[in-house]
Amino acid sequence: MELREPKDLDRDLCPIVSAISEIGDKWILLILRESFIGARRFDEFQENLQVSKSVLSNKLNKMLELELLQKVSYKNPGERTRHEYRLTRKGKDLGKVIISLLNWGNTYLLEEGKETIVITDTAEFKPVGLELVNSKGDKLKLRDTAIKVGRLK
Amino acid sequence: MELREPKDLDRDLCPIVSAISEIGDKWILLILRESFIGARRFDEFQENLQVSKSVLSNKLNKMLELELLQKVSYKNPGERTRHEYRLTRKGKDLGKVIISLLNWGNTYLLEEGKETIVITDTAEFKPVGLELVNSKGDKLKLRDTAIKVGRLK
DNA sequence: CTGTATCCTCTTGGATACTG
DNA sequence: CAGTATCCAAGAGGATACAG
Repeated sequence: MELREPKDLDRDLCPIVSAISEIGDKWILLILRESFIGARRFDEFQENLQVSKSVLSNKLNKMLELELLQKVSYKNPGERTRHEYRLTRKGKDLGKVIISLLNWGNTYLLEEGKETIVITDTAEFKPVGLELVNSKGDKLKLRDTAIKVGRLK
Repeated sequence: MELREPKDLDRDLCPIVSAISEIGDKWILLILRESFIGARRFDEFQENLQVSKSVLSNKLNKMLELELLQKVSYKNPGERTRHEYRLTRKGKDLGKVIISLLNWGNTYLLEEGKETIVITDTAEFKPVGLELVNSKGDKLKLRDTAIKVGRLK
């Protein structure tokens, strides 16, 4: 892989821009949060997010298009067939984005002594963090990183 | 620290919401990206982002208020005094958010064979990743995590 | 319950002109 | 160069009504 300095990067083609244009939207981020917490039905999202139905409808459809969510049909005995919105692999892989946002919010935006959401491990239920690792899996600090431009694979 | 299930979380007070309301904005995220790449002056941001001056002015002021950026005066010999926008600690700590967005974008949104931004280590200049770690520093998988509600410290 | 369509308002962003 | 002020157009979001 060949790398160079980002002086003359074509910024419109940067994947951060693409990522932001897909999920850099308040409602989409909030729907993702609800999905990670476990919401799956239209009215669950609406109830939890206090959003109008038209906006919710638009955003859910957009997220289906982007393949962040998929619509899955299911049927409970005695009920009619329903469908629910589940995270796709692409959507689940936003977990680290959500966690990084959450951890930053807990550090800088949380009022002292207030309750908050925490992501924990399932062994001891203590908060988990995110660490930078190099290609060998060793941890490193942000200051030991560089921004480059290149072609992956 | 006492933790419970997130069933009855007051979602308006969730730090993900606070985080999103501070930085869940296309322009703010893009200004952050430029700052991480190294931009500091008004016209650098404007040139690189192709944004109107009025919007840029508004967003920069908002970011000063939020203390994501700080305005620093400096003077080169023979020039008049200038000032530049630098990331604060709070702003720099968004590094992991930006990197998680970038890595996700490189995985799911990048066209094959196309150039992109990559964050590398400074030793071998190979791409870095983000790993979940528990309180002891051991790595773990997303599926070995849980979402809880509680009071930190 | 799970949506879509319509209307109406408020906000966002671009263009332009102006200032130190 | 480094912004601010003003005006205008387009889009986002809420409320409401309607449909399968």
